[in-house]
Amino acid sequence: MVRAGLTTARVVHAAAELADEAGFDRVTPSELARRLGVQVASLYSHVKNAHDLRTKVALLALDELADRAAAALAGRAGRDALVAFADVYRDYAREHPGRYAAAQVRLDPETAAASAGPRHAEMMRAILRGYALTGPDETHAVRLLGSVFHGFVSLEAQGGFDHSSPAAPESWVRILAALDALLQDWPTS
Amino acid sequence: MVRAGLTTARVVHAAAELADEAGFDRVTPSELARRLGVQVASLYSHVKNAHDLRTKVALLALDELADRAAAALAGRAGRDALVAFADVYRDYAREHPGRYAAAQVRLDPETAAASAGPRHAEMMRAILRGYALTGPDETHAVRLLGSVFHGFVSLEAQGGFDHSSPAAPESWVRILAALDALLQDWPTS
DNA sequence: CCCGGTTGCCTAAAGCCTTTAGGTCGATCT
DNA sequence: AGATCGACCTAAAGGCTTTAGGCAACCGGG
Repeated sequence: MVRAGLTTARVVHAAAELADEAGFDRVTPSELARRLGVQVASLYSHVKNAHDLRTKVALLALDELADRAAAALAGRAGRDALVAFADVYRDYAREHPGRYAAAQVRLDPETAAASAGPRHAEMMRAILRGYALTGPDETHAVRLLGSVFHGFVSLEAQGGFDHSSPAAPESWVRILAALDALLQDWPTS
Repeated sequence: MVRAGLTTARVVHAAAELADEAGFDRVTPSELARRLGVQVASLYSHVKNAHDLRTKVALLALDELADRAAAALAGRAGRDALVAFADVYRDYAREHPGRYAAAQVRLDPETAAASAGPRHAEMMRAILRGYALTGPDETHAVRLLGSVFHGFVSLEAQGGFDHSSPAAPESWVRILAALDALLQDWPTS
C-alpha cells in the first residue's frame, strides 16, 4: 500500500482547488477523495466532517486574501491604496471563484474572531487614514467600502453585469474614482 | 387517503418558509416533504428536482422583492426614492433571510432574463432619474447602488457588523446619505 | 348517477453521499 | 529490532435524491 502522504494542509489545499474548478458547493468529502485517489473515510483523519472541510477552505481563503491585500498596501496611501486594495479583492475573486465563495460562508463567532477577518477590517481602517475621517464616520466608511467591494465582486461573479454595457471593469474604475471623491468629501450629519 | 392539496405554488411557498426558518441550504425535497406531511416522491410531480425547487424559490423571492420595491417607489423621487428602495432591500433580507439568500443564486441566462431581475435594474435607473446622470455614468451608478445594497445587506446578514459599534442601522442611514451626496455630485472622468 | 380519464399521492427500489468503528501496515524513534 | 504512532484501509449504517409504476380520489360527460 503506497501512502498518499496526506496532511490536513494538503487536504484543504486540494479542496480549495476543487472549489475553484468545480464550485464551492461541490466541495464534498467524496468528490475530494476521488480527486486525491484515496478512500473517503481516510479524509476523516484530517477533517472532522464535511462542514469542517468547507470551513477550513474559508479560513484559507481569508488568509490568502489578507496576505495579498497587505502586500498591495505596502508603500501606498490615499487613492493608490484604495485602488490597490480593491483590485486585490476583485482579482482574487476572479482567479479563485471557489475560494472567494468560501470566504463568504458564515463562521461562528469564535472561528470568525480567530480568522483573518479582523485583519481585513484593520487594513480598511489603514486606508482611511489617508482621508480625513474621524470617529464613527470611519466605521461607516469601512462598512461602505466592505459593502461595495463585496457587493460588486459577487454580483460580477454571478454574471450580473454580463448583459449590459459598458463592461464591468470600466464600472469598477469609475466606482473606485467615485468612492475616492466621496471619502475626500464625506458628508457630516 | 386524504389528499394534501399540493400545487407547485404551494410547494414553492412552503419551501420559501423553510428557507427563512432553517436556512436556504436546508431547502431539500426530503426536509420539505417532512414539513408538508407528504412522501418525498410526491414533490416530484410539482418540481423537477432539488435544484429546480431552489430555483423556483429564488424566482419567488425576486418577484416579491420587485413588488415591494415598486410599491415603495410609487410617488417618491430623489433621495426619498433612494432611501425607500434601499430600505425595501434591507427589510426584506431581515424579514426573509432564506428567501434573500435564494435570490442570490446564479441563474442560467434564460431563467435570469425571464425573472424579475431586469425589473430591479429598471427601478434603479428610475431612481437615478432624480439625479443628473447621463449615459454610461447612469450604468456605473446603477452598479454602485446594486453593489452597496447587496453588499451591505449580505454582510449584515452574515453578522459582519455584529462585533463593532455603532450598530448597523446607523451606518445604513449614513451610507445612504453619503450615496445621495455622491449621486448629486458624481465625478466625471 | 355512474363511469372513464386524469392526476395527486403512494410504495418500492436503486444509487449516491456522509459518518463511524475497527483493523492493517508503513514510518519513525529508541 | 521492537514498539509506537498514525495514515490509510474495509465494512456497514443511515440519509438524501431520483425514477418507475400503482392505486384511488377528483372531474366532466353520458
